Order: sequence, then structure tokens, then C-alpha cells
Amino acid sequence: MVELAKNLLADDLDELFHALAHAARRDMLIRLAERELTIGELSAPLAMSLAAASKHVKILEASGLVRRTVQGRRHVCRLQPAALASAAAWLKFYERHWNERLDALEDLFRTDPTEAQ
Amino acid sequence: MVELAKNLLADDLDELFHALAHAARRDMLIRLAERELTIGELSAPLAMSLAAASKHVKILEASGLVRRTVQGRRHVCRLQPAALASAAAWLKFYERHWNERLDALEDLFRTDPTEAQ
DNA sequence: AGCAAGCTCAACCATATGGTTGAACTTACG
DNA sequence: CGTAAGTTCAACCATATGGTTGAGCTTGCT
Repeated sequence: MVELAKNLLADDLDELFHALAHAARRDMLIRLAERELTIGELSAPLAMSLAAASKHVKILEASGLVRRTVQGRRHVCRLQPAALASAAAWLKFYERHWNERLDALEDLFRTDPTEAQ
Repeated sequence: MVELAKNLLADDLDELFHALAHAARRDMLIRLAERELTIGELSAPLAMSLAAASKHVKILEASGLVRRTVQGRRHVCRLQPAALASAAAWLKFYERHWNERLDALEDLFRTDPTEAQ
């Protein structure tokens, strides 16, 4: 997991987190967790045009979170959990680090309150 | 944890993930895991002006990831791990969901390959 | 008092983002 | 064959983002 986190290029993480930083795209991801969906199905519940939704899908694709297969005139999208795992790995790695830091601070506070500030 | 993920407003998540979607800001967070740092210290290793770095810190603050305390003319920043936990919670919640989905697909594939595609 | 340090603020700029609309292309179907 | 369905593409627009520079404000030091 640490390896995973370290091997991620900054640009990849930029794209990943940016892909997650929009409610419409997160909504798509959540629904894609249930089943594969076409562009039209993905766009339907969203308050925007199909073209706009299509752009969001393209961003998800670029980030690696979603993959598309063209079936006739329909573009079927499915989740790519591996990419998501990369973002989770980054967070988990540093989250652990931060928690250790927190624990250390708490220890310090317990033993010698004057040094905690 | 589920509660945590559900209680997050979309706007908050937008801000959180957006804050994480820039290498300079992630670098700041990583270094803030070690110790508190001033704006100047945060900006020093980055290839940008102090003013630019200051803007990044402001974005981190707005997302809740960092908190600042003014000590004289120095602005000291420290990590706010709770906010980070929110992002992690969101990812973890859906990651689990996605993994279950993956497992289900694998099962399907094992028992009846024709239905898996 | 006077000056340097540490930041913020405002103005500005280029490019990215997120949306729209209308035209075009490919595929399915009667 | 003709037409509707499902998408993309291109042009356009407003606003956001990420950077710069220069001025200005506090605070600390001598």
C-alpha cells in the first residue's frame, strides 16, 4: 500500500482528486457502483445537458476512475476501482501518519501540559 | 463512519477534494504532518512566490484541513486531521461498496461466465 | 525612531473549468 | 431507405484557478 502511494505521480493524484471534487462526478461514481450505465443514463438525473454530463464522464475516464466500452450507439461506462484505491491509499498512508502525530501530541499533553502549546 | 460520510455536504466534499487536487497543497499537508509551520516555511521549498503559497494555505484553511494561529507577525499553520478523516471516510465508505461489487462480479464470473459480460 | 521581517491585499494576466447550444455522425429500427 | 436514438464535437460564454508584481500593514529588533 505504501508502494502504491509512493508510485503515484503528482499529476495522477491531481487528476484523481480533481475528478472527485465535483458533486455530479461523485454522484456518477456512486451510481456506477450499482451497475454499468450509459452516458444517457448517467446524465438523466443531473441538472445539466447531456453534453455537459459527457464532459464529466471524460474527466472520470482521464482520471482512470471509469472506463467506457462502445456498444453500438451506446457508450457503456463502468467503474474502475483500482484508481479509486490509489486515492484511498494516499489518504490512508498520510492519515495513519497524522493519527500517529495526534497520538504523540495527546501523549505529550497527558505527561506535560506545558509543552503541548 | 457511515454517518460521517452521509453528513458531509456536497460543497464540503467539493472543497476538500479540490484542496487535495494540487501537488503544492498536498506537499504542504505532508510537511505539516511533521510539525507546525509558518506561511514562510510552507512556501520556501515551493517554486512559487510567497503570495501564491499564501493563497494555497487559504484554500487549505477553507477546506478545514489546516488551521492558522497568528503569533505576532508569524502565521503558524497546523494540520486539522478531522477534515482529512472526512475525505477518507467518504472514500472508505464507497470503496467498501465497490469492493463488494467487485466480489459479486467475480462470483458471477466464477459460477456463470456467460452472464458476466 | 527606524528598519527589516512576515504576511496580506489588490490588480492584473493566462489558462482551465463548467456550462450552453446547434450541427454532425453512427447505429438501430420500421 | 428514412428517421429516431445516443453521443460527440465545436464554438461560445462566464467564472474560477493559479500565478505574478508592487504596495501596504504589523510586529520585532537594535
